[in-house]
Amino acid sequence: MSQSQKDTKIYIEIVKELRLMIERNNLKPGDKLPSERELSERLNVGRSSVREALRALELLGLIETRRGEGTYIRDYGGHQLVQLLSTFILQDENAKRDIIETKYLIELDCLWLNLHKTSNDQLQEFKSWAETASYTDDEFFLKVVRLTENHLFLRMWIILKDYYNSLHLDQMVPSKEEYVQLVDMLITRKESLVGNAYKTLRKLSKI
Amino acid sequence: MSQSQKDTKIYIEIVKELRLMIERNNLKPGDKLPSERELSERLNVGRSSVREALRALELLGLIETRRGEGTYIRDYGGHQLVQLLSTFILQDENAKRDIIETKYLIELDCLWLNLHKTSNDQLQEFKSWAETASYTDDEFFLKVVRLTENHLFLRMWIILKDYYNSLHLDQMVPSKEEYVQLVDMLITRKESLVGNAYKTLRKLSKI
DNA sequence: AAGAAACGACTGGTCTGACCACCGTTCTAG
DNA sequence: CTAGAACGGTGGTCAGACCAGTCGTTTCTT
Repeated sequence: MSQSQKDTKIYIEIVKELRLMIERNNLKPGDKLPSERELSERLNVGRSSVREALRALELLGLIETRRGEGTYIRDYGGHQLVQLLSTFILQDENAKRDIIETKYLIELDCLWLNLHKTSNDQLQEFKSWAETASYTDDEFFLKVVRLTENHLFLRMWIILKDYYNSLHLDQMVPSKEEYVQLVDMLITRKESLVGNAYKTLRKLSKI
Repeated sequence: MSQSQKDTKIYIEIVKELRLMIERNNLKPGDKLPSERELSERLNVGRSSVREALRALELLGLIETRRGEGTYIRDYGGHQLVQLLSTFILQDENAKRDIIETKYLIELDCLWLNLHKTSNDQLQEFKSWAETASYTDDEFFLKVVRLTENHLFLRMWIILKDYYNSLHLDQMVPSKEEYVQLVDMLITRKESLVGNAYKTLRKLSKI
């Protein structure tokens, strides 16, 4: 264990250590982590400290633990975390407003990115999907965000989406025409048109 | 402890129990939770299980722990949570581009929010500060983000800023005139002008 | 009597070792 | 050859020990 400052809790150090380990060994979702006992030995800490770190990461949804098998890296998605955080935190009205506001702006950002960076072919393909497939709002915008090829936005949006859904707002479901229209506007490459199409779809006046 | 299903981990049950406890007793940030030993006794579980639950909540930023004193409910801020999630998620090659791109867009979002929501008085005050005070780029935009009064953006931006700075990009330092100009454009309430002022300040062509 | 030092009770931090339940592999008895 | 027992590894949980801080009380000193 790296010279853990006296003022830093061991389990935090272990979390950092795990992160490094994942980075160094280039571990990906699905890969297995060393066992608790081995970690405890390699890092010269008690197994209970290792557990505290692992349990914390587990609650965050970053790892997954299977009794009798081991601990595995997980593809981060949000899961319980959001559930938990929302029940803990979302009482605050301001938090609610922030989430809605932020989600919308992030979606607009992603549309903007697509408008500038996504190829015509991809947009065309997206359009035919939007016209023919059946999808939810989340599925539609997941595609939008994915198209940006910006992982950060993807992660942020997924988390926001989960939060957002946990708010149980009853909202108008946009029509398929509106989705298609939005994609059409992307294809025109006109910022203002995309912005307007999004506002229409979200039934927003200003935002 | 409620009849913990065999398939549910104790520490998860404890987390739920704590949530209930907080709800029932209407505990607010700053309030103290029972000691680990007392919880362990009241819930009929081992102290280590209690610790696993508490450590997880601590990593989430929901509680705060002070040695020798006790465990307290915290004013939720995200902190380590977002920090940690980012460090786990950002270990990507494209992360660099994503960070830059995302930071800029978030900053634009915040400018946009200010342009629509911030009062003239506040903007005017901001302007005189921008004209007279001495500040770094981070300090300037921190004010911008703060003005939005959107905590989510604040958290995201702070994290992004830290990562951004760790990239050690050598960048042109904008002149004070450019900052003032940006604020001026906010005061005009014209989207396009703000956008252009930002692009100028960041020396961007398209994005 | 007032201030300082010592003490004790309590709280979190960490480690150790023990036992259980569960999984997968290997070895064995039929 | 195969069903099943045995074994070794892994997480899940607990109990108890000890350290290291905090705080309030007691006691000692001046």
